[in-house]
Amino acid sequence: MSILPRLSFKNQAFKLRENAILDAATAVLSQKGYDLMTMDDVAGAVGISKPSLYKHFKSKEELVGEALIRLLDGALDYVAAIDPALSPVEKLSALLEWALRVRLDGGLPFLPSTSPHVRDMLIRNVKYMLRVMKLNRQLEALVKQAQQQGQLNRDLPTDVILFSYYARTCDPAVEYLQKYSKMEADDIVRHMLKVSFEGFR
Amino acid sequence: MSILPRLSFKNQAFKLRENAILDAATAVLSQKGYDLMTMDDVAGAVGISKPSLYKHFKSKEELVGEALIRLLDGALDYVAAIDPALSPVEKLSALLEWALRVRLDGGLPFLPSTSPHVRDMLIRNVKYMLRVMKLNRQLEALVKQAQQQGQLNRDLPTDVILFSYYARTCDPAVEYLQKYSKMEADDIVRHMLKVSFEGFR
DNA sequence: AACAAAAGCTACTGATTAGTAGCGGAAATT
DNA sequence: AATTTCCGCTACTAATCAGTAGCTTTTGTT
Repeated sequence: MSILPRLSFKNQAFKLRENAILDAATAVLSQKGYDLMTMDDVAGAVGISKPSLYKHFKSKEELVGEALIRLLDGALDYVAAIDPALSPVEKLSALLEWALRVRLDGGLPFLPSTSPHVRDMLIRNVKYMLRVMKLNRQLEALVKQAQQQGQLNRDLPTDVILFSYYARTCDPAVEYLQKYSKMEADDIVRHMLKVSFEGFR
Repeated sequence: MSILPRLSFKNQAFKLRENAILDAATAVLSQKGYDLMTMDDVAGAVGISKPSLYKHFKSKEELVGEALIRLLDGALDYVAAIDPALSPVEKLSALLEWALRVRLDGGLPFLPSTSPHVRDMLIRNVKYMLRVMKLNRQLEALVKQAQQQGQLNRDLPTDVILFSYYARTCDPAVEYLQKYSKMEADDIVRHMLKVSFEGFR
């Protein structure tokens, strides 16, 4: 009874800083990408030194893995909290909107398909893959339901829709609209959703 | 009259090898990305040594720049050769199909929006930017024409369509369909075009 | 107040890789 | 055949960065 509070207090501070590190890593990652992100960058952004960083995460790969796991957990939480009364398409639309807003808010794209190095690293990460598979299962089910109901194109293979859906969460058009067209976040989201579901026509 | 043939012969061989280097760089780039591509990789793929590489290109940045310039020239040539009788949308569709096929064939995505480092490097590359701007001008005109004719959605800002169009040329869904769904190139292209223009519905 | 523990930092190591110096050998010239 | 030129290569340098050793300071205990 006398030791527990101390430990939990320390642990609390520890967890707090861990979150700050993940926030910083997320910010640096989204700005510079994996290869150009240095551990000094992250440490600097948090205001601690590199060895302190390694007290929390034993490697760069682990740090990035945890940041992406946190992101996926956010997505899974979001999906779990969606109004079950919504139709499959509405659910898919809501999640895509969430993902786009996370990105516009300085977060990360879902699918770091960019570098093969990163992809390989993540495939080896069981904790990450578990979540990817869970999310994928749920989204695949939604797409299939929507296709059965005729709300999504039945002529397209489910995979095509599903992979394209993932791709929209990391669509570079978002950055280009933000950077070159100086468009408001809300407008970007609205237009990206429209283009995703309805196409260019 | 006695010196010219010798020089031109040498130059010919030089140009030939230059192309082989660009081919190798393109292959390595599309496989590993900019940051993980080493000059030794490229030299090894061509079958020459690194210093020989530097006889042709004075830096990694220049090499990659030239590879991407060659790609853009291919796109510009393709656009110039499109049947002028086609409608704007048909032209856009044809170019997107060409770009997707280039990628499926081991080529590069158009828009290396991946790494901010690469993007910055290219923005500083006048020769590259000239081509980007030329291509952009032509494609913007096509999109606007198509919108005026009601063949593309008039409610969407031209930028949204244009940037989304660029994004489709480097859509990661292509690799995922190839890798995980083991889909034929022709089918991938067909479906990607469908999704791009018509959306998921 | 003296001491113990641990948290954080500076300053390092080792590995990687862009870019280069300078040598050795082939080809062209005399 | 002797000589020069130039091409390509091996072997290096310098810089960057992940990861660590070990010291210093701070915090908590007796």
